[in-house]
Amino acid sequence: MMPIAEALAFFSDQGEGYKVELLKDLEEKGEKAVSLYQQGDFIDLCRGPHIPDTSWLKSFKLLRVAGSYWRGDERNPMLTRIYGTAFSDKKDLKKYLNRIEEAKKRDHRKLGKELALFTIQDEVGPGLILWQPRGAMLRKLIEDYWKDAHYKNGYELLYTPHIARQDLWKTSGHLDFYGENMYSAMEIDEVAYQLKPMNCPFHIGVYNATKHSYREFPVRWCELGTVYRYERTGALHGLMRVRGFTQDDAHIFCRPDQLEEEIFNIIDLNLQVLKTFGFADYDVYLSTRPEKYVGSDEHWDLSTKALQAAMEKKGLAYAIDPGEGVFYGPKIDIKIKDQLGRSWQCSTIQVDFNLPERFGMTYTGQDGAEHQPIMIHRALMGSLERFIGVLIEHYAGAFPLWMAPEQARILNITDAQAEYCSKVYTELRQAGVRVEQDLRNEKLNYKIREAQMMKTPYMLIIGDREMEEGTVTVRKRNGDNLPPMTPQEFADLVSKECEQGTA
RNA sequence: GCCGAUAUAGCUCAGCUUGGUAGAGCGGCUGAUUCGUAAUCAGUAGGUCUCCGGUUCAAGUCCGGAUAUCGGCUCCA
Repeated sequence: MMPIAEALAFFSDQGEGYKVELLKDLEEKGEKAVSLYQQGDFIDLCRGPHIPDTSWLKSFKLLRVAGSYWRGDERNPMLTRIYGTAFSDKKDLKKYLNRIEEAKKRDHRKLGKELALFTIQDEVGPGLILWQPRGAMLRKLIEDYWKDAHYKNGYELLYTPHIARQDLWKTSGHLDFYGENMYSAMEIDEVAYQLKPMNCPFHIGVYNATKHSYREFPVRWCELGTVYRYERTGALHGLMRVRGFTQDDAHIFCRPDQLEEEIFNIIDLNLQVLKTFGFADYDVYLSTRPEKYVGSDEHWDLSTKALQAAMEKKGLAYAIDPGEGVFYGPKIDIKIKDQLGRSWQCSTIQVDFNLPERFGMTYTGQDGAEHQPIMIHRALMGSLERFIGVLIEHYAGAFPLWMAPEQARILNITDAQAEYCSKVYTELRQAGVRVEQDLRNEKLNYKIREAQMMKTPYMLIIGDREMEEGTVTVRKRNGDNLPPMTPQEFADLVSKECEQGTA
């Protein structure tokens, strides 16, 4: 330990400006003394202690270097940060490095290419996704499930355009508060239009198209809405961070007395959706008022409390993310971790007292007077792109049967069975199985290997035996075989397994 | 956007240090083979070496710039 004044002198003698700055801050906070640690000739400021001595660090490896802003603020100069890791013995270090290697194999960008799910091309532009047939099928299956779940939970579906007059974005406040994330205007018949970064103003447009009564609340409108946001080049990352993405958006309009229950319902549906996709490990945050905001403090308080109350009723553990709310209201965020341990925000639930005001939304109350509805924005998967990215890594590309783009592949042993295979193929397609056939003149081993690498859940092997008996032999992707069965029996097995998956 | 790195055939990569007009494996195509649970054999096509400029008799290779990607930072669904 060293008194701060002494430490200040010590580090300024050495020309360590950043250390001096830290010390001055500590002094202001009322610290009297700081701890220093020494290793050979090297003496540094450190709160410590981390380990008894450096003999604990027998095995270490430097992993990467990266630039990093002084104190994490991009207005500050950039320092060079060196990442390293250390273990008490070599085996542990090796184990750790292997785990990183394994995680890299599950990287959605690598799997996306290998499994032919999606592609991003320079000619099209950075951060813009082209869905290949298999990825498009995966997405369709997710969308179908989503629409069904929303219908069952009292939502109605909307469709809205991709651009709107600039005036709309002025009214909504997006131009003022979100303008730096929006693409510049285009002119159509001398009127400025802009690409949408959010869907909310359109849903409000639908609301304002008709008169509303308190009796019809809550109104729940959902849309798979594709939005475009400017992201700085360095921020783009595969499917996780893109410039054009589709939100599984919804807006709920309700009375103040319904707010808490609606939020509770949303959380309930949210957790149900995450569970369907096999996510049990996520972090929940409550984000409070940011620096740039609209609306009264009273409204912020009220809605923050409603969010908190609903989470507590649901027994959901959460952390508070101070100042991370959107400009129009506080929010609940759920973040899911990817294979490399990076967490990605997916679900978000936001209360909004602002847009109803800006767009003059009203409903007729029991008292016959006009009132302003409360608006809730929410997305459960967040964006389909990001969610699918996380999903690919979560399952390492081996999707559960119900969302596998290709559920089964027919493999013939020789050309002699080709005709029978095509019959089975047609029969299974008619029965709703997502089946492909590989009738190439290749050895069975070769075809199995390919089907296996594409993580196809079932391989249907057909040789002379099966052809004579009118059956298929089913090989699972884990290598197990099921007893021979008829194509119809296989189709039943598939639909039963799918039902269990989404139940 | 910032710091650092990378960019060669559809994919994965070698060639660059020491300038002399491009290589492999897989995949594609053609042919042979007709085979029972993770790669049959042979032949063949395929590249303005990301783009723009500079140095040089000569640039995939050296230099500068742009773009994109990767690892971080910042920001975010």
